[in-house]
Amino acid sequence: MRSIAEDLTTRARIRDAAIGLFGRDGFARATVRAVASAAGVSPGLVIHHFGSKAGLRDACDQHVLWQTATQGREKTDPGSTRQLIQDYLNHPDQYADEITYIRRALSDESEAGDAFFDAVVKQTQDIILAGMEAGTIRKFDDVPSTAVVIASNSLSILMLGRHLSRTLGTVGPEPHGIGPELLRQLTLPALEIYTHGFYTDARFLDAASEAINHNTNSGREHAP
Amino acid sequence: MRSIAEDLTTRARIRDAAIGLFGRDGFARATVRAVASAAGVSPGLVIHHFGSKAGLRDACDQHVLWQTATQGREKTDPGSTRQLIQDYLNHPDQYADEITYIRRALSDESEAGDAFFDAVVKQTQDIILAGMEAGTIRKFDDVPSTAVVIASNSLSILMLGRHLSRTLGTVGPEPHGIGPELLRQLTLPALEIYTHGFYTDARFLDAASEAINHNTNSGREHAP
DNA sequence: TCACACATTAAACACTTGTTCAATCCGGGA
DNA sequence: TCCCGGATTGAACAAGTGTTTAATGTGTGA
Repeated sequence: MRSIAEDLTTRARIRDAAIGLFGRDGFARATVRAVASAAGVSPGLVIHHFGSKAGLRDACDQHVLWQTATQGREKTDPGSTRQLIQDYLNHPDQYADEITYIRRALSDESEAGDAFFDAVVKQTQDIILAGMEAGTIRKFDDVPSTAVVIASNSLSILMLGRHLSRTLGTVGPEPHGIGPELLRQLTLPALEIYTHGFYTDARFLDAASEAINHNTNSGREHAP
Repeated sequence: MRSIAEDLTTRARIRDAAIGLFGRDGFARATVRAVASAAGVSPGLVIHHFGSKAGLRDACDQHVLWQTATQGREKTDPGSTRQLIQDYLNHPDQYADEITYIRRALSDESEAGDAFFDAVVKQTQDIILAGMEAGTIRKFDDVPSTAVVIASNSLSILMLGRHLSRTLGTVGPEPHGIGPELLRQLTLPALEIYTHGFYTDARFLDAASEAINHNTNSGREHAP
């Protein structure tokens, strides 16, 4: 957890302002002048400290993505990704900029975003393997693909958070963004599916399994 | 299904070129000159036909998003969204531009993207209600939230497709992008979870249910 | 006190952007 | 045939972009 940070070095102030603007407006729309203005400095100083706008982006990637990606990997205890996301989403005011920045990095083509996604998938796979051994998670044939599915489902809350809070119409203090209210509303339905399943029987699964493993490549009975 | 389209009107050629460039590079990065060059016309003609770059974007939204969103709503038969996505993802060469455009519209703040997401959620909700009545889908207390969760999970394949194909390393003819190979690899794990669940028992569900319905707002036992 | 290195700025530069405008091209009615 | 309206273009414009540069402040060690 980072400190409230008032006496930051100028370089750090510029970086934090850039994280906020890059996440909110995207790398192309956010201008160097806007970053400088948000940090209370001149545009030239931004270039002086980071070499170029791309260098500034690299510094932001380093600060937000690589740090969290590797910090997650240090904790060998499975479930650290879960707690990382929990930490993020339970303190929306503190981490809002980081959340939106990660979303942008996962959307745009970004090497750091790729590393972050890979880290999340790896953590998920470790969780699944440990859970399968402990007996809390069902045994899956294709663990890597299952981990990708689970990670993708988890990250979808982050990617589509704006739409989720919009359609569900959370009545919390913050109308937009991903917050605790939204999570509380989605946790039970998600766990319901993860616990008892979505379908009542294996009809769709058997049909898809037979369609895929045997003949044509047109998997017509795909899940919604 | 659209025709192969060689004898298109110039306006349509510009629009299609813009759909491709807006989807691939984003609205801000894609320039009017690049669109004009891709369509084989001059930059001035783009403005002449669409008034402005924003007008061009509106025309693209109209063509890709509103059309599919409303076209989905016309078919009362539940499952049309599924078939729409299936149609899209089974003809990647034909619909690749539309797919990336929809992804961009869902990421960026776009009124048309909002409408598309709402349409998908509504379709999903109709599917769930029909399935609950037919007995093929389990009965859920909070159907709207469940529909949002299912729709979000489905769209995550679209949002994170680049990462999915990258980490799973599909060996198909197209190394990148969302294609039939990727879908085939993800269908069975997803249906496995949707059929038999992810956890072995209701431990996490009960814990989360008690934590949310009773006391503190810190849902510590959240799914991954 | 004095340099010296660094932080910082205002102004300018080169370039790209979206858009405008006058000038052409061209096909189809009178 | 002539003419006219729309399609189309090349050149230009004004604004905004990232970056450079010379100058100025500013604190620190000798």
